[in-house]
Amino acid sequence: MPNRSLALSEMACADCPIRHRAVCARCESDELEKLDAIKYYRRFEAGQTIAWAGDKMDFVASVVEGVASLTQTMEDGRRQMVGLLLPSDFLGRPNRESVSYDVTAATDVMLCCFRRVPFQGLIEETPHLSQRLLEMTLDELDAAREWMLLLGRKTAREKIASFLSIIARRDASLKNAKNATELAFDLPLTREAMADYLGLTLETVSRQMSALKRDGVIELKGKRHIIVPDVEALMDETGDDADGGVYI
Amino acid sequence: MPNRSLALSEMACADCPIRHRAVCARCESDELEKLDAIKYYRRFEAGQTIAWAGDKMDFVASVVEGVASLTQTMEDGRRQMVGLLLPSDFLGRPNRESVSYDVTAATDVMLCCFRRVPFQGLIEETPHLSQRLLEMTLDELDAAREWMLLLGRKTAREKIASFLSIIARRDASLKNAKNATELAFDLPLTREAMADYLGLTLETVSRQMSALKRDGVIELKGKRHIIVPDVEALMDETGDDADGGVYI
DNA sequence: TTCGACATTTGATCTCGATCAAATACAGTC
DNA sequence: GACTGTATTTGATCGAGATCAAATGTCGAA
Repeated sequence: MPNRSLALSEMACADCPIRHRAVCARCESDELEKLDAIKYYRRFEAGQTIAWAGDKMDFVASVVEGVASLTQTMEDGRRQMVGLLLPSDFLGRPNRESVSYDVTAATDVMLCCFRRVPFQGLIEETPHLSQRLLEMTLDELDAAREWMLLLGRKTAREKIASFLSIIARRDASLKNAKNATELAFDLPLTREAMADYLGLTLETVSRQMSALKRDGVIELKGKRHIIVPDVEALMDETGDDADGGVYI
Repeated sequence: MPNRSLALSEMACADCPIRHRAVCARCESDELEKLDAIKYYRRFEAGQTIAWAGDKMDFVASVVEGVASLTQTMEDGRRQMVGLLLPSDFLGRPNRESVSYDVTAATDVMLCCFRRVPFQGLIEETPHLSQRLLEMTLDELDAAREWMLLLGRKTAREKIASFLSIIARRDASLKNAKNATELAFDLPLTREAMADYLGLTLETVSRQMSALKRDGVIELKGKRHIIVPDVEALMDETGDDADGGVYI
C-alpha cells in the first residue's frame, strides 16, 4: 500500500490538523479553504449504523479515527463485508446519491465529512483532487483483489492469519512502528465481524484463533488484544509469498 | 454499471473509430490527437499471456475486442481470477511500472495500447481524463465488491447462475439488446477459467452447469453456447435481490 | 478416417468448515 | 458481590464442495 503512509504523513501536517489532507495532498491554501467551507465532523459509536444500503448520503468523508465497515447482506441474512475503512481512508462516492452497502461503525468513529454536491464541484475544478481520489481508489481496488484471493482460495487458518497480518501492518503504519519482530495491537472487530470479513462463521473464526494461539503463533490478552511474538511466523501462515505479494 | 453503456456509445462515435473514447469521453480533437500519437494496437491469441505478475508493463490499454483476465497465483498453484476485462474496459495503472497480476487473453484479444509514461503526462494536463478514469475505477471497485459477496457467501449453484447472468448482461449491452426474455450468448471462458473466477474447482463448475441444464434454467449448444429461456428464472438462482442489488 | 491432445462430464469418496447445541467468560449495572 | 445480557469458546455432527479417478466428447492434423 504505497500511498498509505504518504496519506498519513500528510495527515500529520501541521498546517492541516483537520486531516482532510488525506483527500487533498497538494492543495494550495485557497483550495483548503474551500474544503473547510464544506466540511464538518461527525462522531459515531461502535455498532452504530452510519448509512443503510439504498439510503441517500449527502456527504463523502475521510475517516479520522476508528474503523468503519461496508457490508452487503442477502435477503436470507448472509452477510459479507466488502470494505474496511481505517483512518485516512475515504468513504463515499462523489457522483452517487445513495450508498450501495451498509456502512457501520466497527469501533467509535470520527468522520471528517464534506458535503457531497459541492465536493463534486470542487473535484471538477481542482484537477489534482480527482488524481488523488484515483490513486486512493486504485489502492482500494488492489486491496479488494487481495481480498478476493483470500475469499476464493485460502483456508480458514490462512484467512485468519492474513487478516491479523493486514490489521497488524496497518496498525504499525498508523503508529509509525517499523521493522519490529514483535507486534502488539487491538482487534478492531468482533469475532462475528471478522467472520463477515473472511467469509467464515464466527465459530470457525474462534476455533482458528484458538488454534493459532495453541500453536504459539499469537498470544491473546483478553479477547481483543493480540501479541505476535514472531511476525515471520505469522506471515508463513498467510499463504502469501514472502514479500507479501507486493510488486514495486 | 451506469457508465458501461455510455462508454460503448462513445466507442461507436463516428469521429473516433479507434475506440479510445472509452477512456476519453469528452476529449477535444487536439487531445485526441495527443492520444493518437501515443497509441498502437496489439493482438493476442486466446490463452496467450499478455503480462506476468511482476513484469514491467510500459503501456496501459483499452480492450477493443475479446476478453482478458487478471489472475493471482499462490506458490502451491491455487489460482484466483481477480479481474475480467471486456470490450471498453481499461487495463493497467498509469502510475505503476509493473503489473501485480498475471494478465491473460481468455479469447482472442485486441488492445488499444497507450504508452504509459506519456499517457500519465496526459492525465496530469487533462483533468477530465483522470475524472473519467476515476469513474471507471469506481465501477470496477463496485464490481469487485459484488464479486467478494459471491466468493464469500454464495453456494456453488448461485455462483454459476451469477456468473452466467453477469456475462449475459454485459453481452446484451454490447449487442445493445434490451429487455429480451430469452438470451443467447457464448461463454468467453473455459470451465477451468470459470472455476478460477468463482473460487470453485472445474469439476464443481461442470456439475452445477449440468444441474442448471437438467433443471431447465439454461440450455447448452455445444460446450460454450448458452441459451437462457427465461432470464427471470436465472436471476432467481443468483441469490441477488430482484433489482440485481443496484441502487440508483 | 484415425489419431492425439484437450476440454468436459460423471462417479466415488473424503474433508473442511457449517450447523446445531451448550458451556464459559466478561462487562456493566443494580 | 450477585445478576444479566452479550461475546466467545468448545463440542458433536453433518453436508457441500474438494479430491481422486475414469469415461466421454470434440476438434484439428495427418
